[in-house]
Amino acid sequence: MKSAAPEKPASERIAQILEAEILSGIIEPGTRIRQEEVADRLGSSRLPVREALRMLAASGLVQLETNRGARIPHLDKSEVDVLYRMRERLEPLALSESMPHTTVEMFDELEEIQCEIESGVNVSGFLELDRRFHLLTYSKCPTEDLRDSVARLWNSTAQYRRAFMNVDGPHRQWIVNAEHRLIVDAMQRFDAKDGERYLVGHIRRTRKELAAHPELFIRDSQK
Amino acid sequence: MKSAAPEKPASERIAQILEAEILSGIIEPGTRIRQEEVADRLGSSRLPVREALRMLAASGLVQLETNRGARIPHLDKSEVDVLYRMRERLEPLALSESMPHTTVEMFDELEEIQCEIESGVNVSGFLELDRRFHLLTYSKCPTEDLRDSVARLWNSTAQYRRAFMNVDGPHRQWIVNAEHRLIVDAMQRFDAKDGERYLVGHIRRTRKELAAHPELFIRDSQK
DNA sequence: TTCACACAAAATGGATCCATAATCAAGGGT
DNA sequence: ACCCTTGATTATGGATCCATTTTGTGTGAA
Repeated sequence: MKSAAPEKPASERIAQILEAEILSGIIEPGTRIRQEEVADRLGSSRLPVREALRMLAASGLVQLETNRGARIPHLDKSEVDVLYRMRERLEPLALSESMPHTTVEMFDELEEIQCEIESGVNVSGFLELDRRFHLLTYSKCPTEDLRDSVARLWNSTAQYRRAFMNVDGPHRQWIVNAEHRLIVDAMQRFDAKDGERYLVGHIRRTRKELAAHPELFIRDSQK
Repeated sequence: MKSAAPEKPASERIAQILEAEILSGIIEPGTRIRQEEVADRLGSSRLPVREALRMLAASGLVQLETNRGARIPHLDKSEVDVLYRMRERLEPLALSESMPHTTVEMFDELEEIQCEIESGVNVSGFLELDRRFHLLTYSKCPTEDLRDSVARLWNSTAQYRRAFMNVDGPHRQWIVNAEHRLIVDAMQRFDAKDGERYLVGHIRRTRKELAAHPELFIRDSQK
């Protein structure tokens, strides 16, 4: 079988679609996801949907409760704060581990992404590019568990970055650009310490800016 | 329905059984787990087994490959090293976050566990008690994602702690005891910095001892 | 008017059956 | 003798159907 229809994965397709819909905000936080609804919307049985939901739960995108279905979790202020502190500790490690295996193609792509960011994009465009930028800097990390953990943290906090960008706008976009440039420069110099330093500052600043907007976490009374 | 047979969860039962079997070493690393075999061994259909395997994959205990089933992962030396570095960064945060919410009952239980460790136990007993000890020190951390991440790291590295204890034995058990005592003392003083310091030392020392035994990671040629 | 109980509708968890891809063995060709 | 190919076996992925739990509604009484 050389032509070999790769017989695309399977329920992963549904997981990817749902992931995109959640990250892009089409499915809003707090929404309950009904298996049957997703099933015939995407033209399949409920079973692959169940497996997809389990994958998404493993990715931190949905929360499963027995006999009560899947739901996009609502996090409060302190939980998001801790998730950001986790990022401050884990992502520098991912960057250091990835750094020795960088390639020129990777730097080209980073340059391309950063230029696109600086060319001016809307909120959704920035969020997508920013995610690609950072995950790309970690992509050469040989330990899959570390890459997965970082991705999980990005997934869990995605909706709050979006909410923040919507209220605060890109009025200090130059800071993000400077930090990104400094991180790339440290990587090109293979200076792990410097890279970790700039990266910690980048995440820590975002955490504090988020904490300054408690209205993002107000929600109408729920257990 | 007040009497209400709580109708215990469902496929979680299978997940718990498999988790215990993997952590205790009954199912050895590298083993392929066949759904059908587990299904009629535990008296159920294959479907709950599939969901259980997804849960275990999320916990870092098994690895899933499309159309190729589930398998207990074999990690190499450098991967375990990175997992330990992740522990060095995340667990101190979990300890700090848990510290403000400690209770006297918790300290009683920690004291009880530590005394049992010091009374002399075999390898399996120590591993079980050590796990309970540390996870208990993190148990009051309000952020579920952080607790889960830490648990995942413990799961992924469990088999290597076991292998190490089997070859090296408890010949320097007093160090572990001293570190445990220091950690508890820092918690009782609500000194997060001190707690993190001792905990980092504890994990870092273990990482280095593991790295000194590369024979634990030798395996007979496999992709 | 409000709370409580009961019943109905819907959604999830589980079991059985079918389709498809991967694995293993045997046979033929070089 | 060794490697490749081809077929049979096995195991996983998916679909349909049934049981149980949850939830929402409506009616009744305090």
